[in-house]
Amino acid sequence: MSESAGRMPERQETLATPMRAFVGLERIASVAPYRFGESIYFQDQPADCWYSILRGAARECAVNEDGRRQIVDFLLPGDVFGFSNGEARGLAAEIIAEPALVACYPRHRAEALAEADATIGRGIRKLAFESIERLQRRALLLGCNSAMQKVSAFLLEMAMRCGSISHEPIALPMTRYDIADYLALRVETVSRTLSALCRQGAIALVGTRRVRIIDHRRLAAPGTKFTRLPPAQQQCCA
Amino acid sequence: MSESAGRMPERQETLATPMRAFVGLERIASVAPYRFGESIYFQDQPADCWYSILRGAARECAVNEDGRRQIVDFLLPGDVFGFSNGEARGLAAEIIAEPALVACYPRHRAEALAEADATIGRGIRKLAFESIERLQRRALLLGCNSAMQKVSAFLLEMAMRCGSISHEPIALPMTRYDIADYLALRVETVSRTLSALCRQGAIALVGTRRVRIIDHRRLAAPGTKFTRLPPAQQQCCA
DNA sequence: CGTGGGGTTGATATAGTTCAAACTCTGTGG
DNA sequence: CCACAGAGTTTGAACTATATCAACCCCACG
Repeated sequence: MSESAGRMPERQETLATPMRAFVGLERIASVAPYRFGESIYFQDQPADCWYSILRGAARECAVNEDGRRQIVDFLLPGDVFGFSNGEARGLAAEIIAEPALVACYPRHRAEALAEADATIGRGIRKLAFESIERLQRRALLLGCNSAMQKVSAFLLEMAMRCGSISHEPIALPMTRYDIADYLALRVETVSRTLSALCRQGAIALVGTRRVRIIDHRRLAAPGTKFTRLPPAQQQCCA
Repeated sequence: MSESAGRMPERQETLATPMRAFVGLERIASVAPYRFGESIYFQDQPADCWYSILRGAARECAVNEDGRRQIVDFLLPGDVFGFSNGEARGLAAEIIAEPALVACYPRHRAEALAEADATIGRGIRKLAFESIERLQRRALLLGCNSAMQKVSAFLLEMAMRCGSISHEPIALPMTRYDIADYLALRVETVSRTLSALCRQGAIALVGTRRVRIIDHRRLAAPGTKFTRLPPAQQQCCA
């Protein structure tokens, strides 16, 4: 890995605030450190626990028969995940940025608490609804038809979720491969599109894993085109 | 519309079982009939209620700045939806098959009930988790890279959700345009792909709005190719 | 009988995949 | 210390699946 092998850039280093990380369930949480590449749970494993990322980042993904990996969600500090009715999960969760700290909430105990304490119950519903909204946004993102729109929407989403201050560069804890699997594109396309955005002056790449968003408008604009070869009039990014 | 303008084919005519339709919340539900094309709620409207489809079908969709419509979810009898934390929804819900019957659960009263009655609280969590799983399956579906895979996965999902008996034709309550917007494809591509599946003998079209799945395996196979023009050796469907 | 929405099919253009190569950075081992 | 390997990233050239544009059919409905 070209940039600090899976180590989380500083902007992400903040621990999730206790409030976001499951009010009232602290007492049944078991917190564990994870290393880069470790799995929090596996595909087709029983869904006994809910989880939340306290530090680091993870991906929720599936590998289908033809070996292609699909990433359904990136999980950042504060995100709660692993909700399921079924006995087995269809997805695996893996750490992509260390040092990572993950809280685990045994499902039956959590459900019992939710039923005993109305506040906790409400909190859990709220978190589940957050998952739903994140997944809906993701569906909208995947529904974009051009690579340009997908990558732009992805950058804006990451900026929003990282709570970045307007012109601070946002940290991407994932590789280009991860982004490609998330957007249902090829690595090459992701790379080319980022380069194009850079040439157009919409973003600036700080190293490979940080992006400074320069022109929010242009990113949000639907008509943004690829423009494979602009006759080199705008200066490229550093 | 070529086939009975938005009228739901019979297989869908069953009312959602009371159990699936929100145990215990019947007393605060207001049930209303809807007609084809009517909106249950609008994009950017406050999210005061949860809903469930009792009869008919609906789509949850967004229209973005460039006028393109994206369908995030198809809603069939028994599906509960409209969950949100935010004040405003990002999505609209519209009836696509009549006669439709929709139950509406005022959010604050429903939340109060959930907090007062543990069983109801658990029921709501379960429904929210169902939403999550449906959206995750959808993300996986959209992550497919070929039109063939998308359409195949869509048909299998519809078959599953309609609870169809193996060789009974499944009813598609939506138009080709809806399917296209759901899969992030063009109508023409959806149509061509269905025709191709038909030529290959994987499915049979019964009219335009019913599909009999003949070869489950072939649909599920990842390697399925488009084969634009097989030299007309297999007989086409009726 | 004409109109319009939905559906299918064909021809062409193009965005994105695929294959290939080179570069950077990190870590490892002589 | 240098050589080397490997993962991640970028760029180029060719190919191909899908979008796009256009024509047509079918049926329901006024």
